[in-house]
Amino acid sequence: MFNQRVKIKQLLSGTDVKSAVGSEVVVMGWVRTFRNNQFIALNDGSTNNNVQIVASLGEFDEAILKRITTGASLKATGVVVESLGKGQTVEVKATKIEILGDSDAEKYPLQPKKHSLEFLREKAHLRFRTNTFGSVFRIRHSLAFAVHQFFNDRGFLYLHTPIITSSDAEGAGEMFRVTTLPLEGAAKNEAGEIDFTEDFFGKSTNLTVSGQLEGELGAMAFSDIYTFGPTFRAENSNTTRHLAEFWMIEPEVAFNDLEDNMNLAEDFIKHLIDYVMKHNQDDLAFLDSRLAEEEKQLPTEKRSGLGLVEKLKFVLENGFERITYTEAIDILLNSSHYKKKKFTYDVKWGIDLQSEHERYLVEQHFKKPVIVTGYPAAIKAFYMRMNDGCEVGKETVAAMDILAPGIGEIVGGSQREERLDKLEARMNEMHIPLAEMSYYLDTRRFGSVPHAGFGLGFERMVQFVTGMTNIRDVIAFARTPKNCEY
RNA sequence: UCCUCCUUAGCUCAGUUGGUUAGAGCACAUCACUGUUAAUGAUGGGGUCCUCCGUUCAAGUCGGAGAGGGGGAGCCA
Repeated sequence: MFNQRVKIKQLLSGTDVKSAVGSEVVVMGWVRTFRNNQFIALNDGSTNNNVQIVASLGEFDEAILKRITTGASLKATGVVVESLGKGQTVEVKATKIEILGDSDAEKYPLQPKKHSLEFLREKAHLRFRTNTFGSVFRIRHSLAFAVHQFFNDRGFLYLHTPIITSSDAEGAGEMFRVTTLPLEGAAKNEAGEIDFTEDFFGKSTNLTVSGQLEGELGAMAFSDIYTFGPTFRAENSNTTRHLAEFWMIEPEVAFNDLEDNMNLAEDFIKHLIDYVMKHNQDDLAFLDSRLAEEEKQLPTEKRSGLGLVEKLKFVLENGFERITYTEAIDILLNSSHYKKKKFTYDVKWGIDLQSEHERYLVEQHFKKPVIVTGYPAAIKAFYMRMNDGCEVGKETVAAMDILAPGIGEIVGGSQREERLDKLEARMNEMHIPLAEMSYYLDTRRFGSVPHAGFGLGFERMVQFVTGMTNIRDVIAFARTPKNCEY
C-alpha cells in the first residue's frame, strides 16, 4: 500500500503533540518553502500549518536537495522529534525523502511571499495551495456540511430540484438557454421564430434560476424540504457579490408563516456560523489576522472596527433586528444622512431599497443583521402572500430580506400566497401565463396550506464568514460575464 | 450596461517639468554560510513600459481609440 501517511493536521494537532515524539511517520505534501538547505515547510492541505521536515546537512544527496523546490510534492519518512527551533513544537527528522513530482522553481507561479488576490484569481487552479484559499475552501466545505446537518437534524428532506427547467415565469433574472439546436439553420415556424418543438425537449428550456417553485411542490407533500444546488443567472452583473453560477439553499416549509420563516432563517445562519467557529478555529484565526493586517492599510474611517471572529461572535450572540419596510423608510427619512442629502437615490415609500440604503440601515443605524419585512407588493414577486387590510395603493406582501453587514442581501424569502383566487389575480396582473403554471397552481387547488421559504446565497454566506470581499474568491472556479476559464 | 481608477522584470511596486543605457525588493542562477521560520551575505541573468494611432527634435511619461483588470452602481442571492 502506497498511502500510509499521516495527515499533517493530525500530526500537529493531537491532544498532546509531544506524545508522538519518537514514532516513525510518513508525510506527503507540497513544499511551501525550503530554508537553509535543511528545513522543508511541507503542507498537505489538511491545515494551514506546515510540518517542518528536517533534512540534516550532509545526509542527503545534493541531487535530491536540488529538487526540493516551492510547489514540488514529496514523501518524507522520518522520526517525530521535539523541535530545536522556535516556530514549532515538533518536527520530522527525515530519514528518507522521495520526490513525487518536481516543480520547476523558475516557472512555478506561486512564491513564498504575499500575492495579490487579483493575481491568484488568474491562477485559480493553483491558489488552493495558498493559506488564504486553503482557509476559505476548508470553511466553505464546513459550511456546506453544516447546511445539511442543520436541516437533517430538523427532519427536513433534501429535495434535488432540476437544473434544466422549462419554466420561464419565475422572473428571477435572465436565463441561460439550454438547447441542442444548431446555431445556424435551426428550423423556424411560420412566424419566422425558432421552432423549439424540434429541440431536445420539444420545447424551450433553460438553466434554473431558482428551485423554489419545485421546492413548494415538495413541501406540499413532505412538509419540510430544502434544496442546495447550483443556480444560474445570465445577468450582466459585474460586482463583488454576483456570479453567473452560484449555489443556493432554499428551504420551503408547509404550515410556516412569515415569523416562523424568519426564525428559521436566523437559526440557520447562526448554526452555520457556530459550526465554523467550532470546527475551523485555525482557519478563522488566519483569516482574522489577514483581515486585521489589511485593515491597517486603510484610513481610520474605512475600518470596520470589529475583527472577523469578533463580528461572528457578535452576530451569534445578538438577535437580528426585525423591522418593517415602512419603518425602514421612516428611519431613512429621519436620518441625518438623508437630511444632509448624502443618499444618491431618493427615499420614499414604494421605492426598492438601494444598496446605500441597506448599508445605512445595517452598518450605520443598527450595526447588526437586519430583517426587513412587508415590502410593497409592486416591487416583489407574484408568489408572495398579499398582506390583508392594507391601505389602498399601499399593498404589501409577506416578504422578508435579511441584510448583512458588508454583503447586503444574504437571504430573500416570503410567506407564499396559498389562496388560489388571490394568486391567480396577481399572476394575471403581472402577465404570467396561468396555463404554463398549471402544475404549480395545483398545489393551491388540492390541499393548499400556508407555507413559507427563503433562499440563501451560499457564496454570500461564505463571504460573510470568511470576510472575503470579492465573491470570486469564495468559489473554486468563478463564472462571471466574459470569464469562464478552467 | 453605466461611472471611476489601474496596466512598467515571473510577483509587488518606484520612475521627477517629456530628455542619455528604465530602477528596487522578492523570485531565479552561482558562490559563501549553516537550527532556519517569507533565513542571511556577495555576484549575476532577466523588460513588446498592455496594443494601435497621434502630438513632438525626443514619449514609460502628453492626447485619442481598443483590450484586460480593480472598485462603485444597477439587477439580485
